[in-house]
Amino acid sequence: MVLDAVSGELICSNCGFVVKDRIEETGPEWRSFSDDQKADRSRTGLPTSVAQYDMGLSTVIGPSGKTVSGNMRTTVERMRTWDRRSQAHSTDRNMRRAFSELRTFAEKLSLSEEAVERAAYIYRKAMERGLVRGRSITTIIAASLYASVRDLSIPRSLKEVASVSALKRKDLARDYRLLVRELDLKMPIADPARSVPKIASKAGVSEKARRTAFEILARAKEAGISSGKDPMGLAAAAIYIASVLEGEKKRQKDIAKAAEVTEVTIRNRYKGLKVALGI
DNA sequence: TAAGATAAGAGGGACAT
DNA sequence: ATGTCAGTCTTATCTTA
Repeated sequence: MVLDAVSGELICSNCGFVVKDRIEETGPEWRSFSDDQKADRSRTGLPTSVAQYDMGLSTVIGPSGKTVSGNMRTTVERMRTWDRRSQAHSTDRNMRRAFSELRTFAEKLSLSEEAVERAAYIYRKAMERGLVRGRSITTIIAASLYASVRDLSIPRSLKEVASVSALKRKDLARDYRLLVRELDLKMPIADPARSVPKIASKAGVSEKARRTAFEILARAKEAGISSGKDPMGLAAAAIYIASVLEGEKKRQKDIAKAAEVTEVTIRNRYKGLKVALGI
């Protein structure tokens, strides 16, 4: 039994059985922040509200006019100082806000510190390349997070990331591709087998059937019908077939729901697998 | 009721113009 | 850059066992 700190799943090291999916909290060792970040966090507090964020940035306070005098003067002076500072540190502010969002999203997806750090790294790169300019922080940070999980082969779908970040799948996908293209990210191809434990445990499929599903996917790979297909759909179909083969038939509907694909997709993959593997 | 079939529409990659 | 093409996935609806 091993805790996969990366994907946030408690997994049997032998069979891949997911004992508990989406573990919320297991102690400080894999969900603790470094001292630096702790400091950052406590200083930042709750996620910066949109209303608060732009104060002092969107409006530049000009040189003091003649109309300002008396004790108003010191106030204006102070405001101007703040103004300058916040501009000088606008990158910091941007980062802080971005990372604050990142934490929120990662938390909702039960992602490990490693995934968060990878995402933060990618986001920094994106900033350096000026990819954030003209786009929202949210969309780039979410895309960075998705890129991070893809890079680490953690089974989280575009759909899931889009949902926790309140983005449309389409927009997230576009910015993810932007990152991959502009930053020359080398992503491992998504392996359907990675998604099997997750789907299987959600759908309540036995260990035996999971292993069968793994075999089906391995053979599908051999047969070369895996490329270009949605890995989730492929994994879902394999699990469906496995459940039938093992005599514990689940409904396509339930597996579709667990994998977040449609029944039709399962049927299409299922059809292909059937002919390719002679089942 | 579950599963198969069919059709229309969206979004993106490959490739040509 | 822009357009076309083939392939995938989604939603919706109808049919079949």
